[in-house]
Amino acid sequence: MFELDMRSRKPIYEQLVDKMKELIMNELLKTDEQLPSVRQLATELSINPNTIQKAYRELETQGFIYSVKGKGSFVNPNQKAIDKEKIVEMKKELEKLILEALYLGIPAQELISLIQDLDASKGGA
Amino acid sequence: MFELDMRSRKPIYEQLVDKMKELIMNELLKTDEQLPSVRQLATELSINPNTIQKAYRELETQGFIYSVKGKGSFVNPNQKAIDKEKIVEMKKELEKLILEALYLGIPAQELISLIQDLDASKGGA
DNA sequence: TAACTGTACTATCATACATAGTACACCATG
DNA sequence: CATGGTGTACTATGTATGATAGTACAGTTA
Repeated sequence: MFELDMRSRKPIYEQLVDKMKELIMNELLKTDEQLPSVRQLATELSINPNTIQKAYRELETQGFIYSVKGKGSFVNPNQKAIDKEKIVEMKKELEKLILEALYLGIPAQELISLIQDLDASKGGA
Repeated sequence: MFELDMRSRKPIYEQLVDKMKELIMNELLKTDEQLPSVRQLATELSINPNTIQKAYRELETQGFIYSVKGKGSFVNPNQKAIDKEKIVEMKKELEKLILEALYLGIPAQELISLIQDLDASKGGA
Protein backbone atom coordinates (compact mmCIF):
# COMPACT_ATOMS: atom_id res chain seq x y z
CA MET A 1 0.00 0.00 0.00
CA PHE A 2 2.85 2.35 0.74
CA GLU A 3 5.86 2.39 -1.47
CA LEU A 4 8.68 4.19 0.22
CA ASP A 5 11.78 5.43 -1.51
CA MET A 6 14.53 5.16 1.06
CA ARG A 7 16.99 6.88 -1.23
CA SER A 8 14.85 9.90 -1.85
CA ARG A 9 15.81 13.31 -0.61
CA LYS A 10 12.29 13.53 0.72
CA PRO A 11 12.23 12.04 4.22
CA ILE A 12 10.15 8.96 4.95
CA TYR A 13 7.69 10.70 7.22
CA GLU A 14 7.04 13.28 4.53
CA GLN A 15 6.51 10.63 1.90
CA LEU A 16 3.99 9.04 4.22
CA VAL A 17 2.19 12.34 4.71
CA ASP A 18 1.93 12.86 0.98
CA LYS A 19 0.75 9.32 0.28
CA MET A 20 -1.89 9.58 2.96
CA LYS A 21 -3.12 12.87 1.62
CA GLU A 22 -3.43 11.36 -1.82
CA LEU A 23 -5.35 8.37 -0.52
CA ILE A 24 -7.65 10.58 1.47
CA MET A 25 -8.27 13.06 -1.31
CA ASN A 26 -8.81 10.25 -3.75
CA GLU A 27 -11.23 8.75 -1.25
CA LEU A 28 -9.34 5.50 -1.09
CA LEU A 29 -9.46 6.26 2.59
CA LYS A 30 -12.93 7.43 3.46
CA THR A 31 -14.33 9.68 6.12
CA ASP A 32 -13.89 8.35 9.65
CA GLU A 33 -12.12 5.29 8.34
CA GLN A 34 -9.48 4.05 10.73
CA LEU A 35 -5.87 4.25 9.71
CA PRO A 36 -3.39 1.54 10.58
CA SER A 37 -2.05 2.00 14.08
CA VAL A 38 1.31 3.60 14.59
CA ARG A 39 2.97 0.38 15.68
CA GLN A 40 1.26 -1.82 13.15
CA LEU A 41 2.21 0.34 10.19
CA ALA A 42 5.72 0.66 11.54
CA THR A 43 6.05 -3.10 11.66
CA GLU A 44 4.54 -3.48 8.23
CA LEU A 45 6.90 -0.96 6.67
CA SER A 46 9.88 -2.02 8.76
CA ILE A 47 10.47 1.45 10.05
CA ASN A 48 10.40 3.07 13.45
CA PRO A 49 7.07 3.84 15.12
CA ASN A 50 8.31 7.34 15.85
CA THR A 51 8.53 7.99 12.15
CA ILE A 52 4.91 6.95 11.66
CA GLN A 53 3.81 9.07 14.55
CA LYS A 54 5.60 12.05 13.12
CA ALA A 55 3.68 11.59 9.89
CA TYR A 56 0.37 11.21 11.71
CA ARG A 57 1.05 14.27 13.83
CA GLU A 58 1.73 16.26 10.69
CA LEU A 59 -1.42 14.96 9.04
CA GLU A 60 -3.43 15.93 12.08
CA THR A 61 -1.90 19.39 12.13
CA GLN A 62 -2.87 19.83 8.53
CA GLY A 63 -6.38 18.70 9.27
CA PHE A 64 -6.47 15.50 7.26
CA ILE A 65 -6.91 13.10 10.14
CA TYR A 66 -7.77 13.14 13.80
CA SER A 67 -6.41 10.88 16.51
CA VAL A 68 -7.97 9.64 19.70
CA LYS A 69 -5.89 8.25 22.50
CA GLY A 70 -6.64 4.61 23.10
CA LYS A 71 -8.73 4.31 19.95
CA GLY A 72 -6.75 5.18 16.87
CA SER A 73 -6.39 7.64 14.01
CA PHE A 74 -9.14 8.39 11.56
CA VAL A 75 -9.81 10.32 8.40
CA ASN A 76 -11.15 13.77 9.13
CA PRO A 77 -14.61 14.49 7.72
CA ASN A 78 -13.85 18.17 7.21
CA GLN A 79 -10.80 18.66 5.09
CA LYS A 80 -12.08 21.67 3.29
CA ALA A 81 -9.26 23.54 4.96
CA ILE A 82 -6.72 22.40 2.42
CA ASP A 83 -4.61 25.43 2.93
CA LYS A 84 -4.04 27.84 0.13
CA GLU A 85 -0.56 28.37 1.38
CA LYS A 86 0.28 24.82 0.43
CA ILE A 87 -1.11 25.40 -3.04
CA VAL A 88 0.96 28.51 -3.53
CA GLU A 89 4.03 26.66 -2.37
CA MET A 90 3.27 23.80 -4.69
CA LYS A 91 2.97 26.12 -7.65
CA LYS A 92 6.36 27.62 -6.94
CA GLU A 93 7.97 24.22 -6.74
CA LEU A 94 6.28 23.15 -9.91
CA GLU A 95 7.40 26.28 -11.69
CA LYS A 96 11.00 25.64 -10.78
CA LEU A 97 10.88 22.03 -11.82
CA ILE A 98 9.10 22.71 -15.09
CA LEU A 99 11.61 25.37 -15.95
CA GLU A 100 14.44 22.97 -15.29
CA ALA A 101 12.75 20.36 -17.42
CA LEU A 102 12.35 22.76 -20.30
CA TYR A 103 15.97 23.78 -20.09
CA LEU A 104 16.92 20.15 -19.99
CA GLY A 105 15.33 19.89 -23.39
CA ILE A 106 12.09 18.16 -22.56
CA PRO A 107 9.50 19.55 -24.99
CA ALA A 108 6.62 21.52 -23.53
CA GLN A 109 4.19 19.30 -25.37
CA GLU A 110 5.53 16.28 -23.60
CA LEU A 111 4.94 17.89 -20.23
CA ILE A 112 1.45 18.84 -21.23
CA SER A 113 0.70 15.30 -22.28
CA LEU A 114 2.05 14.08 -18.99
CA ILE A 115 -0.37 16.30 -17.13
CA GLN A 116 -3.29 15.23 -19.24
CA ASP A 117 -2.49 11.58 -18.73
CA LEU A 118 -2.15 11.97 -15.00
CA ASP A 119 -5.32 13.98 -14.80
CA ALA A 120 -7.24 11.37 -16.75
CA SER A 121 -5.95 8.46 -14.72
CA LYS A 122 -6.72 10.30 -11.55
CA GLY A 123 -10.31 11.01 -12.40
CA GLY A 124 -11.09 7.79 -14.18
CA ALA A 125 -9.61 5.28 -11.78
CA MET B 1 23.45 36.43 -11.30
CA PHE B 2 22.96 33.52 -8.94
CA GLU B 3 20.05 33.46 -6.62
CA LEU B 4 20.54 30.87 -3.96
CA ASP B 5 17.85 29.57 -1.70
CA MET B 6 19.59 28.76 1.55
CA ARG B 7 16.44 27.23 2.98
CA SER B 8 15.89 24.85 0.15
CA ARG B 9 16.22 21.13 0.58
CA LYS B 10 18.35 21.20 -2.52
CA PRO B 11 21.96 21.80 -1.45
CA ILE B 12 23.77 24.94 -2.55
CA TYR B 13 26.27 23.18 -4.75
CA GLU B 14 23.45 21.45 -6.58
CA GLN B 15 21.58 24.70 -7.08
CA LEU B 16 24.75 26.10 -8.57
CA VAL B 17 25.11 23.15 -10.89
CA ASP B 18 21.57 23.56 -12.13
CA LYS B 19 21.87 27.31 -12.59
CA MET B 20 25.06 26.91 -14.55
CA LYS B 21 23.53 24.28 -16.76
CA GLU B 22 20.63 26.57 -17.46
CA LEU B 23 22.92 29.44 -18.32
CA ILE B 24 25.02 27.25 -20.56
CA MET B 25 22.11 25.63 -22.32
CA ASN B 26 20.45 28.96 -22.76
CA GLU B 27 23.71 30.24 -24.16
CA LEU B 28 23.97 32.99 -21.61
CA LEU B 29 27.35 31.44 -21.06
CA LYS B 30 28.91 30.73 -24.40
CA THR B 31 31.40 28.19 -25.61
CA ASP B 32 34.86 28.57 -24.09
CA GLU B 33 33.70 31.51 -22.04
CA GLN B 34 35.45 31.68 -18.72
CA LEU B 35 33.48 31.11 -15.57
CA PRO B 36 34.10 33.08 -12.40
CA SER B 37 36.97 31.60 -10.43
CA VAL B 38 36.26 29.38 -7.48
CA ARG B 39 37.44 31.92 -4.95
CA GLN B 40 35.89 34.90 -6.66
CA LEU B 41 32.44 33.36 -6.93
CA ALA B 42 32.70 32.15 -3.36
CA THR B 43 33.38 35.67 -2.19
CA GLU B 44 30.63 37.07 -4.33
CA LEU B 45 28.05 34.61 -3.02
CA SER B 46 29.40 34.64 0.53
CA ILE B 47 29.84 30.90 0.61
CA ASN B 48 32.78 28.58 0.97
CA PRO B 49 35.14 28.03 -1.98
CA ASN B 50 34.88 24.30 -1.44
CA THR B 51 31.20 24.49 -2.23
CA ILE B 52 31.90 26.22 -5.51
CA GLN B 53 34.54 23.72 -6.37
CA LYS B 54 32.17 20.88 -5.68
CA ALA B 55 29.73 22.40 -8.14
CA TYR B 56 32.42 22.92 -10.76
CA ARG B 57 33.69 19.37 -10.32
CA GLU B 58 30.19 18.08 -10.85
CA LEU B 59 29.72 20.25 -13.93
CA GLU B 60 32.97 18.95 -15.34
CA THR B 61 31.99 15.37 -14.66
CA GLN B 62 28.75 15.95 -16.50
CA GLY B 63 30.62 17.47 -19.41
CA PHE B 64 29.30 21.00 -19.21
CA ILE B 65 32.57 22.72 -18.43
CA TYR B 66 36.28 21.98 -18.42
CA SER B 67 38.88 23.29 -16.01
CA VAL B 68 42.55 24.01 -16.47
CA LYS B 69 44.88 24.31 -13.54
CA GLY B 70 46.30 27.79 -13.28
CA LYS B 71 43.94 29.20 -15.90
CA GLY B 72 40.33 28.71 -14.97
CA SER B 73 37.10 26.96 -15.82
CA PHE B 74 35.39 27.28 -19.18
CA VAL B 75 32.21 26.28 -20.96
CA ASN B 76 32.67 23.03 -22.82
CA PRO B 77 32.10 23.22 -26.59
CA ASN B 78 30.70 19.69 -26.73
CA GLN B 79 27.83 19.24 -24.37
CA LYS B 80 25.85 16.85 -26.47
CA ALA B 81 26.18 14.43 -23.59
CA ILE B 82 23.28 15.86 -21.67
CA ASP B 83 22.59 12.68 -19.83
CA LYS B 84 19.36 10.88 -20.40
CA GLU B 85 19.49 9.62 -16.88
CA LYS B 86 18.92 13.11 -15.59
CA ILE B 87 15.97 13.53 -17.89
CA VAL B 88 14.39 10.32 -16.72
CA GLU B 89 14.89 11.36 -13.14
CA MET B 90 13.40 14.75 -13.85
CA LYS B 91 10.32 13.21 -15.39
CA LYS B 92 9.74 11.07 -12.35
CA GLU B 93 10.01 14.03 -10.04
CA LEU B 94 7.69 16.04 -12.22
CA GLU B 95 5.18 13.24 -12.31
CA LYS B 96 5.06 13.05 -8.54
CA LEU B 97 4.72 16.77 -8.14
CA ILE B 98 2.07 17.13 -10.82
CA LEU B 99 0.08 14.34 -9.26
CA GLU B 100 0.26 16.05 -5.90
CA ALA B 101 -0.82 19.29 -7.48
CA LEU B 102 -3.81 17.68 -9.13
CA TYR B 103 -4.85 16.05 -5.90
CA LEU B 104 -4.46 19.38 -4.19
CA GLY B 105 -7.12 20.62 -6.53
CA ILE B 106 -5.12 22.64 -8.97
CA PRO B 107 -6.86 22.28 -12.34
CA ALA B 108 -4.93 20.53 -15.09
CA GLN B 109 -5.58 23.46 -17.37
CA GLU B 110 -3.83 25.75 -14.98
CA LEU B 111 -0.75 23.56 -15.00
CA ILE B 112 -0.78 23.45 -18.77
CA SER B 113 -0.99 27.22 -18.97
CA LEU B 114 1.91 27.45 -16.57
CA ILE B 115 4.03 25.29 -18.83
CA GLN B 116 3.10 27.26 -21.89
CA ASP B 117 3.93 30.54 -20.22
CA LEU B 118 7.28 29.28 -19.00
CA ASP B 119 8.09 27.82 -22.37
CA ALA B 120 7.26 31.07 -24.11
CA SER B 121 9.27 33.21 -21.73
CA LYS B 122 12.19 30.87 -22.04
CA GLY B 123 12.32 30.99 -25.81
CA GLY B 124 11.45 34.61 -26.25
CA ALA B 125 13.70 36.21 -23.68
C1' DT C 1 -6.70 -7.29 34.13
C1' DA C 2 -4.58 -7.57 29.63
C1' DA C 3 -3.71 -5.92 25.30
C1' DC C 4 -4.32 -2.72 22.34
C1' DT C 5 -4.49 2.43 20.99
C1' DG C 6 -1.99 7.43 20.87
C1' DT C 7 1.51 10.40 22.86
C1' DA C 8 5.76 12.22 24.88
C1' DC C 9 10.16 12.12 26.11
C1' DT C 10 15.51 11.39 25.98
C1' DA C 11 19.45 9.48 23.95
C1' DT C 12 22.02 7.87 20.19
C1' DC C 13 23.47 7.10 15.50
C1' DA C 14 24.06 8.16 10.61
C1' DT C 15 24.26 11.11 6.91
C1' DA C 16 24.83 15.17 4.13
C1' DC C 17 26.09 19.76 3.69
C1' DA C 18 28.87 23.52 4.53
C1' DT C 19 32.77 25.67 6.52
C1' DA C 20 37.77 26.41 7.90
C1' DG C 21 42.31 25.89 7.02
C1' DT C 22 46.25 24.25 4.71
C1' DA C 23 48.89 22.77 0.95
C1' DC C 24 50.43 22.04 -3.74
C1' DA C 25 50.64 22.40 -8.89
C1' DC C 26 50.15 25.39 -12.66
C1' DC C 27 49.93 29.76 -15.40
C1' DA C 28 50.52 34.74 -16.45
C1' DT C 29 52.47 39.05 -15.50
C1' DG C 30 55.67 42.28 -13.65
C1' DC D 1 62.41 35.02 -10.75
C1' DA D 2 58.73 36.57 -7.74
C1' DT D 3 54.05 37.43 -7.07
C1' DG D 4 49.46 36.57 -7.31
C1' DG D 5 46.14 34.61 -9.71
C1' DT D 6 44.09 29.95 -11.18
C1' DG D 7 42.39 24.74 -10.05
C1' DT D 8 42.77 20.85 -6.91
C1' DA D 9 43.19 17.89 -2.82
C1' DC D 10 42.92 16.86 1.81
C1' DT D 11 41.66 16.76 6.86
C1' DA D 12 39.02 18.45 10.53
C1' DT D 13 35.03 20.55 12.44
C1' DG D 14 30.36 22.26 12.98
C1' DT D 15 25.58 21.77 12.10
C1' DA D 16 21.11 20.22 10.95
C1' DT D 17 17.95 16.61 9.90
C1' DG D 18 16.25 12.22 9.82
C1' DA D 19 15.74 7.84 11.79
C1' DT D 20 16.21 4.60 15.39
C1' DA D 21 15.97 2.67 20.25
C1' DG D 22 13.98 2.54 24.48
C1' DT D 23 10.99 3.87 28.07
C1' DA D 24 6.97 5.70 30.01
C1' DC D 25 2.26 7.17 30.55
C1' DA D 26 -2.73 7.97 29.34
C1' DG D 27 -6.80 6.23 27.42
C1' DT D 28 -9.91 2.48 25.30
C1' DT D 29 -11.69 -2.07 24.71
C1' DA D 30 -12.39 -6.78 25.47
